[in-house]
Amino acid sequence: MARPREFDEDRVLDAAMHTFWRKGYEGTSAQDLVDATGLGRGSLYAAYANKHGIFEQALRHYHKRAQGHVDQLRKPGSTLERLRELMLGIVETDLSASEKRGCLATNSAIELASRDPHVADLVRGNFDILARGIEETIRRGQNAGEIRSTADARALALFVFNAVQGLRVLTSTAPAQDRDKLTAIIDHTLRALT
Amino acid sequence: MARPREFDEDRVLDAAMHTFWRKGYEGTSAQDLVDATGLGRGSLYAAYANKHGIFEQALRHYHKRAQGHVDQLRKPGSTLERLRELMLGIVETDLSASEKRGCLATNSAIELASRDPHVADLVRGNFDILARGIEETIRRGQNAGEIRSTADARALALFVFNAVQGLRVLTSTAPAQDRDKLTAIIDHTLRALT
DNA sequence: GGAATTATGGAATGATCATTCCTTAATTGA
DNA sequence: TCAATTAAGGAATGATCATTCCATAATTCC
Repeated sequence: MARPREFDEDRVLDAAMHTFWRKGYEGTSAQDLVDATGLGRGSLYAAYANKHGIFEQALRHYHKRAQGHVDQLRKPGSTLERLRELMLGIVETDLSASEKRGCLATNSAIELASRDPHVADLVRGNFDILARGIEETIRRGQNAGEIRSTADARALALFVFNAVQGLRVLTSTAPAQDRDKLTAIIDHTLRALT
Repeated sequence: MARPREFDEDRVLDAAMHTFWRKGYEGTSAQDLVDATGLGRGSLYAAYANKHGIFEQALRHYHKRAQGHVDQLRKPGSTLERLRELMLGIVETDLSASEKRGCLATNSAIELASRDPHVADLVRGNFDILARGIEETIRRGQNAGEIRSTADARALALFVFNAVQGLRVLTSTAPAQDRDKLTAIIDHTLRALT
């Protein structure tokens, strides 16, 4: 046992995550990661083996964000209102951001998952966090009589989650003035739950 | 006026399109394009200025595919059945393909549109082709009494189109055995139209 | 047929890529 | 305090990147 690690792993992964998020996997160079994390090349490679390794850890780090959305869904009150907040928040964040980054998991699904089974697993793991949170909320809504019980909660949750992923694609090309069209999509999605 | 172009532009763009489709924009090198098209570097750059120019033309070339989906929607019979066919076809193609490429427009939206307004315009153009086709189909369904007329056809079309984009994201990570879950999403989407 | 023009394709270029190596510094156990 | 070990970070490496250049061949107009 010798020298302990000097850098704060959480901060390094956060910096790497934001870089991949902004520029994509292929669009991020080792130099970008050195600049963003402040670590030297050698340290980065000693800690994570290679670029792919850094990306994997950054994507795992991103999982914490999905949990944030789930926490928001768990707040008390109308479940339909919670789901609406979730979707509106995503649209609003993506549309108003000066730099549209969308969702790192969605981006990774499109850019890498089809060619990289390991990344596909990680992305699925991320998707599951939110999908389960939505399912839990829908179940709560069914018990409260807000959401119809004539359909399986899990199936309805996937339906809503699918709409969320669609919104992530649409917001990446939509100009800010399309906000109304996107909220109309949200309304139609929620209406299908009642 | 001197020597006319020797290569068949349609064939060159088709080859370039498939390359970008399979490997993404950043993942495609000039060498890849030379190999795929059979043209020399000089010819490629003389004809399209640079990699970005080749990509733009390849993406325009891709528009013809969207038109194919619209033609399929126009076939006679139940409009709900036509929409169902469209969505099932997308899921089936993506799930069974040995190499999941999804949709070039969707992929470009995620990889490039956020940083490249010109690509964003092109992608929006592609999206519009299918979205309008869906709208036309929904209008037809409303006239036939198959689809509820209590909602705007354009809004319903965007709702369906959004679900289609969601499916493209989900299929990129879903294993083939998830087919049932995806068809359930399709059913819930179509149910919302009645 | 001869000048002018342009497509062609491969060689050349310089930048940037991911990754490795090596020297230096810091920490630990003895 | 002295090996032993390992983090650190920048220099070095060789491959690959997008792009340009150039010599050659093909075509057209006069």
